[in-house]
Amino acid sequence: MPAPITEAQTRLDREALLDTAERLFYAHGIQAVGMDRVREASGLPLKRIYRLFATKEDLVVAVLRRRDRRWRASLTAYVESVADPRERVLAVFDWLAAWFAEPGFRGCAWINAHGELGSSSEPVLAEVRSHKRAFHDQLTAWVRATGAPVAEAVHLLAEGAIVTAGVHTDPAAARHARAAVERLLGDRR
Amino acid sequence: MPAPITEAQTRLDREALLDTAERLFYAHGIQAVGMDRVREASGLPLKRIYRLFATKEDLVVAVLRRRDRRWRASLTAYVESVADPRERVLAVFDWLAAWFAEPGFRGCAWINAHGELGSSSEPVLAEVRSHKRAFHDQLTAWVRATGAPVAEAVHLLAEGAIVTAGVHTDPAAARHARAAVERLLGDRR
DNA sequence: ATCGATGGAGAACGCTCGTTCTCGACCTAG
DNA sequence: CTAGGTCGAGAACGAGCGTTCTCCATCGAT
Repeated sequence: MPAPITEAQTRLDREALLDTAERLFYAHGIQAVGMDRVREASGLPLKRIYRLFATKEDLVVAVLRRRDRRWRASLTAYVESVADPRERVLAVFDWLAAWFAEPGFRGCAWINAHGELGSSSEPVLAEVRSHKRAFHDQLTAWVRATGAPVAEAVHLLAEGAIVTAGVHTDPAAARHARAAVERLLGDRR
Repeated sequence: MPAPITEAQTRLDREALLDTAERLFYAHGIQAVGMDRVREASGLPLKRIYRLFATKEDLVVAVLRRRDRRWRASLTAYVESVADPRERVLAVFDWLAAWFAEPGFRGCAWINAHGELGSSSEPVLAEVRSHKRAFHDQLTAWVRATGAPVAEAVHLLAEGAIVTAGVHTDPAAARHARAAVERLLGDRR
């Protein structure tokens, strides 16, 4: 075999491609970013891109999946560094507040993808639902540990804060949600 | 002047066009529905469509604006038919539950539009924000009438229920939100 | 009856998209 | 050194988009 294509290089290119695609898709929307724009920004030849991901849809799903892994890992690391169960739940909303305040914050990537492709791409829809369910389950476990039967309420407050912050590009929603959760968990202590 | 084009006919065509466009945009997404599909489904010549709305963007904004008027009017009529302030706020979530259970429910049209066009169309973004702000303000007024300082919490619960029901096509979110609001407003009575 | 403006039907335009193909350069195995 | 496979660069393709234009039938005013 003549020209080499190491497996290590493949992994590197794959990650670089996902980095580029995630940044562009999140900033401008998925449908608004063509594959040629991804090629230009990533520096990878179109041919290689299509060998890494057979279709744009595959690329989109891979972007969402990796982002889900990282997003939830970051949240979990932050939240579980807190010991007290009640404070843990409140820490979720501190983490959300920091996320909303990041430069370039443009709402929830999964909600945005759902609005764009939820009705035309089954794999994307499945990925969105999978992410939302995982977030719900993770959050529910933390809330249950406090003993208060308010898991669904806390989850809806979190989702409401995420979508509201996204639409108005305003981190205030995280503060409001946090205050409501404090009330639900009981004011004392 | 030879051929007639009455103002009454213009209004009729306009409404029929908005009906068709709203139905198609909501069911399949805005970007997924071309103007030719709108023409075919509405039965109106393309020429007339473009005389009624100079661009697709104008049509989209008009669809969202009329839907906003109807959506909030329907909500208000339902809620204000209830006398007691506390029951009024709970009625919001009964109305949401009925909406979520409608056949063809595919989430919040404004959140979906935001995901599709929020980063590429300033007029659409403005329309989405206007709708969300109006809903927030209306809801806040109803909650304030109960005397409980939980307006922001109730609003976030409503938004969370809307987005969650949209993603999972599951009306259960309305029940969970309603239960949380009952708790926030005080269990007694 | 004739003229001229208008409206409808749909072709056409220019562009962009996702995806594939062409082709020349290069590298390695023999 | 040669041969053959692979790769990168970018052209090409077919489809679909939003929008505009062409053309003819139609109708009111004269």
